[in-house]
Amino acid sequence: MASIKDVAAEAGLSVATVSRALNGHPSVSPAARHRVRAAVEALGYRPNAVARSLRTDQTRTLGLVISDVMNPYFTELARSVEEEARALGYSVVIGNADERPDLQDHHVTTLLDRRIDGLLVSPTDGGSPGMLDAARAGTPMVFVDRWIPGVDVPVVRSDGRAAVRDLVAHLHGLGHRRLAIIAGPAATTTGRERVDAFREALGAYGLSLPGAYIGQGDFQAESGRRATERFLDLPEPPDVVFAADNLMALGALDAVRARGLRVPEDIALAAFDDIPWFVHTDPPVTAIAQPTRDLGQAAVRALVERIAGRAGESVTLPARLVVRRSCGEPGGSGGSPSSVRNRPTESPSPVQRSTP
Amino acid sequence: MASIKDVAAEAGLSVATVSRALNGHPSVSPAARHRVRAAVEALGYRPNAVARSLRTDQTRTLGLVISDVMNPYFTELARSVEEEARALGYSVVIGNADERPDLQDHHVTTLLDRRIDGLLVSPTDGGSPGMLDAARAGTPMVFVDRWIPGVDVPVVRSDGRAAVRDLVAHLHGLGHRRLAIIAGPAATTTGRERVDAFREALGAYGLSLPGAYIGQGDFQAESGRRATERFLDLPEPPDVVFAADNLMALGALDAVRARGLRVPEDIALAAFDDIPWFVHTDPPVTAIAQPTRDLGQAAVRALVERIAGRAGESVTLPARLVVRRSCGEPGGSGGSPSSVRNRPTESPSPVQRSTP
DNA sequence: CTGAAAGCGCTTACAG
DNA sequence: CTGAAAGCGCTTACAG
Repeated sequence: MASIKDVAAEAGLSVATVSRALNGHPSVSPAARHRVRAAVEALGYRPNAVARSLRTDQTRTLGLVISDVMNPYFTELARSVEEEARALGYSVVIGNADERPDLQDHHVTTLLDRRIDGLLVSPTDGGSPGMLDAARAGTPMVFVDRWIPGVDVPVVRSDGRAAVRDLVAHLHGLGHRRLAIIAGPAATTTGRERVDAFREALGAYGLSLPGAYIGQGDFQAESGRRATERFLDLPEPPDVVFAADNLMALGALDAVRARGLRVPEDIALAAFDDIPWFVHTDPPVTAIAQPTRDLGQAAVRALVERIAGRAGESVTLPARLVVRRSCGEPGGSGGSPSSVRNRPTESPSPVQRSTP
Repeated sequence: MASIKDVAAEAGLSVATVSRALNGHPSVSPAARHRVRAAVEALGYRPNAVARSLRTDQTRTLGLVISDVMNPYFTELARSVEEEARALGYSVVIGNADERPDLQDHHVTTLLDRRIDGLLVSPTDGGSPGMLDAARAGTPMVFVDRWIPGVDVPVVRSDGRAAVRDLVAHLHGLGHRRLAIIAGPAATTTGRERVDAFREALGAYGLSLPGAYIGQGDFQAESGRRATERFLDLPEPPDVVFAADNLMALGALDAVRARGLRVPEDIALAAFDDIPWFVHTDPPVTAIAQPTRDLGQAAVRALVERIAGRAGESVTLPARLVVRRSCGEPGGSGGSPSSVRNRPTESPSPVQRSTP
């Protein structure tokens, strides 16, 4: 591959001048600029970003470590992160933790070794060694979706409390009283918060959340299946299962179908994180939708602020309830397609911004 | 950040010896090795991969440019590619083309500038300039899923011909005679091949594929919706719509539902690329499943071979038909859940391997 | 077994 | 406006 030296030779200039011409430095004569352009063209020269990074101490690359690429929510998040980063002149390298702290640490370490300029993380756990080291090492960092309490890093996430209250109101209105949840790992913030929000919302209706109605999942489909089977084996199974993410909802659907039961007649289902397929499942699934693209965008902006040495703003955006048919319908079970409510329920909570 | 110089100073050794100790070079005394370890520990030193790459001229990084991350097929492919790459000591950087040739070229260029060791591509088009330059420039390269004819690069893909024949036999057996397809872009191999295979299979039953029954899609949901609307507006709408990928099938489902029609009673639906949600859609969707993980694995292996200067084997694996209820059931329309056939149809085609 | 030195491909004060 | 030179953090023949 041609190097800057070759270009300099071809253009009859020094590498310094070539470098300046390439980087749009003002003090280069039009003639030199022109010869450089010609030489670059002739040689098909492309600057070596590795060498440049070593010299300038910046890679123009952001790292994104997400919990699970196969989860459509994170896929969409990754897409919006890449989009915003590209708009700001950055590349992004994605590391998929697959909900495994060891894999997460592997990616964080690899990314740091490659000297990314900043790191976006949705932590799989409460703070693995590699994770905490990174935060302490002073690498610009932002948490997205999930975060680690006590670490001084901006957090960009969505608050599902109001939407969960709306959901419980909806369920209560349909006559459901025995409500169960499939939780995510207690080591994650979203794993805990969604249970807390659910319990709190139940409390407002004088309902409790017994231990038997809390299934322990790991945000992946298989755990949703297992938790649902356990619910169905209970002497008094729940009326509703609320899965704390879409993959566990998929597992729940598998389990219900395997027993030959029907949703919502035999058991109702709702999920956190909305995805396009929920419109077409049998039945369409009532879900809580996050403003995923906005989150990705805000996270990148906060990170780029940090990289520039500024504060970097924490952002909390509201989630909203999307009612479909998986919890039953106002007029009783079954119901006609015409009674489908597919418009998002307006959430009263305003956009919240705060700096920790 | 501590550099190798700091480690050398701390250990009272030269940077050369530190480097050798770090890289497991045999000619380093146990004492030196020990002091290096201690110094590394004390300083929290991590080698700078950027500097190492510049010196060794290898990044231990693979580039993967895929057509669309939001397509679950490609997400799964990306996941298996990363997994296999990691097992072989490589990182992978993913570029999402979003089915746009310009974005694809952007990512190819960026990746090449960062001096990745090899490139895996599922081309969005018939060969954009950047793409062809890369192939000519001698960067080790492998095509996966889609490929560009006439370019001397190994291809790892799956052959859906036999599965499409099985699908048409299934449809014909159910009494369907007016079969339509939503094709992918003609500029892609999979866009063309799936139409060809479909037409060929229809021919075996004396059926033709009229132009009006070929919808032009772009592998994304919106195009599936539009194509389906056009089919439904035809004086003689088709009995079946075969979507050439899962996202266009989602769009087709949207269009059918928007008209208040039902699958399969009013119109049947089948799709290329199977995904977990197809089990739970209303109705479950009959689909052609690719051995996605095997493809990702084979692609990485071929690429690593190329990087090592060896040939790198092209691989073609068979796809298989998975029959569900979206095309109707043997005993007539409607049908009971007990007649669901969800086992994969065995495909007669053996694993094929060839080197172009 | 160890170290001094060159060099990977760039950028950027410094001097002219 | 231009060029010679230093240096980013490594690795690796070369000499001892």
